[in-house]
Amino acid sequence: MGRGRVTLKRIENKINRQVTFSKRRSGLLKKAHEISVLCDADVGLIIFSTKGKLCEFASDASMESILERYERHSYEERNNTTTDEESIGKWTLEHAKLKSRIELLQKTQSHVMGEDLDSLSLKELQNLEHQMDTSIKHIRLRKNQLMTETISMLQKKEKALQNQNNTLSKKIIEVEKEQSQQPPVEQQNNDNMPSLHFSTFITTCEGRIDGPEKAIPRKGQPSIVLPPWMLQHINQ
Amino acid sequence: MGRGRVTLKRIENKINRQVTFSKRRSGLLKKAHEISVLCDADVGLIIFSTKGKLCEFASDASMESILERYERHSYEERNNTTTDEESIGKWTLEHAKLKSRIELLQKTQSHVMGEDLDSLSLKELQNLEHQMDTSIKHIRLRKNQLMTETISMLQKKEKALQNQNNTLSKKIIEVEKEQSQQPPVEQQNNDNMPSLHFSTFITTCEGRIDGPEKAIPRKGQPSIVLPPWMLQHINQ
DNA sequence: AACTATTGATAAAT
DNA sequence: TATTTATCAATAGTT
Repeated sequence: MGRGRVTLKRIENKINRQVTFSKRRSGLLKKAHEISVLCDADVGLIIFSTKGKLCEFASDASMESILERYERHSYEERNNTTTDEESIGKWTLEHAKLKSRIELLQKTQSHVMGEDLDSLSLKELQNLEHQMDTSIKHIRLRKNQLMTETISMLQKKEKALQNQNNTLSKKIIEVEKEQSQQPPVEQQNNDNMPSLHFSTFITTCEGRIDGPEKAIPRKGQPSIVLPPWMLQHINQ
Repeated sequence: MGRGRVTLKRIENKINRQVTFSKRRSGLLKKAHEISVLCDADVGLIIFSTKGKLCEFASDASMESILERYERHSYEERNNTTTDEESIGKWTLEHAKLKSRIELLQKTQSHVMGEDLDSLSLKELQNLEHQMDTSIKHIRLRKNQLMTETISMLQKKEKALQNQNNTLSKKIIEVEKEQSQQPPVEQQNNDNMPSLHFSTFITTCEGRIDGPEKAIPRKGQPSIVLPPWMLQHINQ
């Protein structure tokens, strides 16, 4: 279905494979759902992408109950077909396969970490170098992208903070004016620098030097001065 | 698909439902197989008909391994305290560990290949970049070392060849002198260039133009002219 | 992600 | 069930 016939073979192009996987996965899930509804069947579908991402579907009955039912069925069949020794043999084989796979992966990884290079030929070294060059280009590309994004995000935050500080400063000046027209109540502050630090300073020092206890900011105020996303940023 | 739109509702007609189930089941199995092959995905599909008949599909990895993997994803760790299956449980655990290890190694490897980078933070990307830089330095160091060694080895070989050719040329001249003092026996050659190619030329042409059969070099001579390591070099 | 030309799946009929 | 046929659905390639 689509333009051109499909050959049943692994799609080598990574992007195409990813896209096709996404499309077909949703198609498969839909069909699984349809048959379960139309035909009143219990269906369990488990899909792992190449990357190991899990995707599942289970009809009304939960996946757990379907798997349980499956175990029951296959257990009965297994008693008739495979003996215990055979299953043990299968497991041992599977185990050995996994171990050799790990060994291979580790060897490759050590090469990629610049270790254990003496076992490689000149040709292999050149290929490795080329691969590493390509990889590092990708990595730098992604890093730069991420940094650029981070910078523009920070700049936005900065602007927002500036505006907020300006607003706060103006507010304070207004409050001061009102207070100077009424009988003075030992509160005064001429600061109007539009920065986060000064804003904080104003907050903590608004009670003058009456005592260190009073210099502690109250819980209510900062939650207005510092919006959630800002706190999140600081914690990063 | 088919004549008329399908409403997503249980088919009440029993026969129709049975027929549709049969058709859709095969379609679903086919699609499950296709996505597993095309997209290199691990797929497990379990279908119970209304009557309770079981039908299953599993990609290359057995259904067992897929379900095991599924369990691992669903419940990070479960209490394997069942008494009867303790030995099996140990194996299952070991198996799961190996699989997790493989998964981790594969993920790391994909990062090192410059793929799947979107899941990494800026910090992780920077670390990766640094690691790659270090690795590639090691790789280049080793490559250069190997190249230097190869060059000096080749230079030694070249020198040895030169000496050998010179010796051979002198020998030939001596032989020619001896022959010119004795009654000529239809053998003559004035070439004395100390190169491999000319040495070979001498060998093949020593019988003059008496006939193409005689121009074929004998097996004995070249084994002296070309020592084993030299043949090895040429074959590379 | 959205579009569209094609192939593929399948409902109904046989 | 299998086959056929008329339709609708899925999707491969493209933008």
